[in-house]
Amino acid sequence: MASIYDVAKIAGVSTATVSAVVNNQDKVEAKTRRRVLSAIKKLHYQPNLYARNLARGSTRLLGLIISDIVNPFFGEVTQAIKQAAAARGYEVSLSSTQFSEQELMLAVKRMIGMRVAALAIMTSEMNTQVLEVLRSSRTPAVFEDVGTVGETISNIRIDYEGGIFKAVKYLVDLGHKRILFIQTHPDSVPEQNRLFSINLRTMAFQKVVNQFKAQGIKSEIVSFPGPGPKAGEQAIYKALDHSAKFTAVIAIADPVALGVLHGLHKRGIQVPDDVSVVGFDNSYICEYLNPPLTSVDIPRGKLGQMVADCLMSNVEGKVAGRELVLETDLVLRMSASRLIEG
Amino acid sequence: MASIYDVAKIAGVSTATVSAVVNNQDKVEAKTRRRVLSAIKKLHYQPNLYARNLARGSTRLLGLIISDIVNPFFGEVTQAIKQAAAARGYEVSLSSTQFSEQELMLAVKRMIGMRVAALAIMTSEMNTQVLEVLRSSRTPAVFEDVGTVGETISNIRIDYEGGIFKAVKYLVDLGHKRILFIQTHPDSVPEQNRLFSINLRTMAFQKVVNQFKAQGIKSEIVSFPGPGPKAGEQAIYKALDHSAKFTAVIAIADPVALGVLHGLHKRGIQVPDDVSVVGFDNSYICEYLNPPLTSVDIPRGKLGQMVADCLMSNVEGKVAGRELVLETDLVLRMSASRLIEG
DNA sequence: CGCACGAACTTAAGCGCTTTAGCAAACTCG
DNA sequence: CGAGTTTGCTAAAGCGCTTAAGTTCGTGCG
Repeated sequence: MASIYDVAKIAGVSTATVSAVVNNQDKVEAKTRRRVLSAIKKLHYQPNLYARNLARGSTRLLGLIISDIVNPFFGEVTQAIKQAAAARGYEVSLSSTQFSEQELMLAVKRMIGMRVAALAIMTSEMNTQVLEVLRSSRTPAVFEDVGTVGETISNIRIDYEGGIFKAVKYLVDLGHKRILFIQTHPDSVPEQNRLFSINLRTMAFQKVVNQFKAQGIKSEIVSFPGPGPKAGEQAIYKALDHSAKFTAVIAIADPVALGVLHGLHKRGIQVPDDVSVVGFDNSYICEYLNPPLTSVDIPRGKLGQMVADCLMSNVEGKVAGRELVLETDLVLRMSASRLIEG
Repeated sequence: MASIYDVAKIAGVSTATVSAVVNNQDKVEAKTRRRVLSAIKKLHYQPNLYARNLARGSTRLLGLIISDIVNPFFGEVTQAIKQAAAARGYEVSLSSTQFSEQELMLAVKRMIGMRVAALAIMTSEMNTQVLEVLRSSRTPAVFEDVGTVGETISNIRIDYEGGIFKAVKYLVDLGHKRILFIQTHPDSVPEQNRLFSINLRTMAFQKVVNQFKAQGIKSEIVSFPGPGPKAGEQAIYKALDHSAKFTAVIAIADPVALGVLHGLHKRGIQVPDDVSVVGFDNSYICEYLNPPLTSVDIPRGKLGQMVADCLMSNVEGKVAGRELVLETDLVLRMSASRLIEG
């Protein structure tokens, strides 16, 4: 593959001039520029990015690590971040861990190896080694929900509690007294790490229902291992078979709600007439389900913006690690309704 | 950030030795290795990947470009390719174009700049410039459905016709006589490029229904611009309002089918009693819809495997560009049923 | 004992860019 | 017209690795 030297030779100039042309610097005479460009075309020259980044010594690259590339929610967040980054002249490099801690560590090291300007980690899995590697590399980072902020580490806290409060209040106002929370977790996330992120929604639910205890609201949490819909379906069966009666369900994520809806339907239970269901994330499919799914919304656009803002300000050294809060909201659709006393 | 020199100095060895340790070569004495490793730990050394790749002169990197990161189907294909690549010691770098040709060109150039060993392009959009850049860079490439194979360019043809034939035959056997095909397209793909990939499904449908004309089967194609579900919903309204009566619908992709299902439901039309619906891609959500969606399956696992195989054999120079065919199948669920004469 | 040989390192060139300092020629202007 | 400035270019160092070739040293063997 042609190098900058080949181009320089053909064009009869120095490599510095070629470099100037390639990088759109204006100190090159039009005539010379033309010669260089035609040499580039002739040789099908494409600059070697490794050489370029090595020489530059810094990159305009943001790293983004997510858990699950199949989940559309992450896709939407990724897009939002990309956009916000592009607006500032940055690119983003994406990596997905598929919930594996090993993969996460590899991804983080790869990102550091690429000398990303900053790194966003939005995964369910997490551990202290990763945190340590990150801290010691002094790469500015932003997490979703990891809790500890540091000198170079920011955190975006999603206000699950707010969203869940709205959901529970809504259900209570509709007359529901027994609310089920359905939690699932990928098999690969070990117990002791659950406190990172994946359990936050569950904890928020517990906190919220405690506030409603005085009003006689009962709650239960059912858990099942596995990926989204499948686990949701199994979990609702488990609840149906073993739990006290309930009239409303909140699922930890939309794909889980999908499974719940499916399981209820299979058992001949009507939604929302017999049981109300509320999802989480407000994926774009919610609107198109039957019945359309009421869901707690996490504004991805704002999240992407926040992540990008956070990364950029960290890069520019404006702020040390800090914590931002992202509000959530409840989007009402058809999957929850007033309880008919029976 | 610490470089290999810093490590070498601290450990009291040369950079070559550090390099040997980092790359797990075995010609290093255990004692020396330990010294180096402790220096690495002390300095939190992470090798600079740009320097490494530049020095190596070749990468074990596959590029993958997709159109839509939000579509779970692409996510699944990505995973499959990643796995197949990992098994051969390759990593994959992902880029999404969001259906923009400009983005596609940038992505391709970026990939060439990264000197990927091979590049897979699975996008709806495509044009001759991109093809030209690719060919002249001599990067081995594999396309989904681009048609022209070249010296370094392979093609995986997905047998849409086979799948659609199965779908149409199935519907005909159920007694349907008027079949509607619903096509959508992202606004950003210009007309003259539609022959790449995005229109192949539609063309396959036309071909198939022609074979059934003798049996008195009628068909129509309705098109609407926009993203998945939204366009699907609008398209079905358009059909309902303006088209001849139909009893069965085939949608060009599952998200589109989602919109169709939704639109029909809103208009009070029962699926499958009044109208049968068949989707395309067999996304994992199909199973969980209400009713569960009968869909044409594209085996992602096999596709990922094929792509990886193809890339690898191109890299190894075993084969010049070639064309492989991926069979499709019909997965039966509940969204299509026997037509009740009325 | 002297020599060849392999093991364990080191030296240093080179990967393909960017960028700083420097330089010649062409301008400006009092 | 000459000193200073600007313009447009080149030379070459340096980014942080890998690796081929070279060096040193301990061993085995005739």
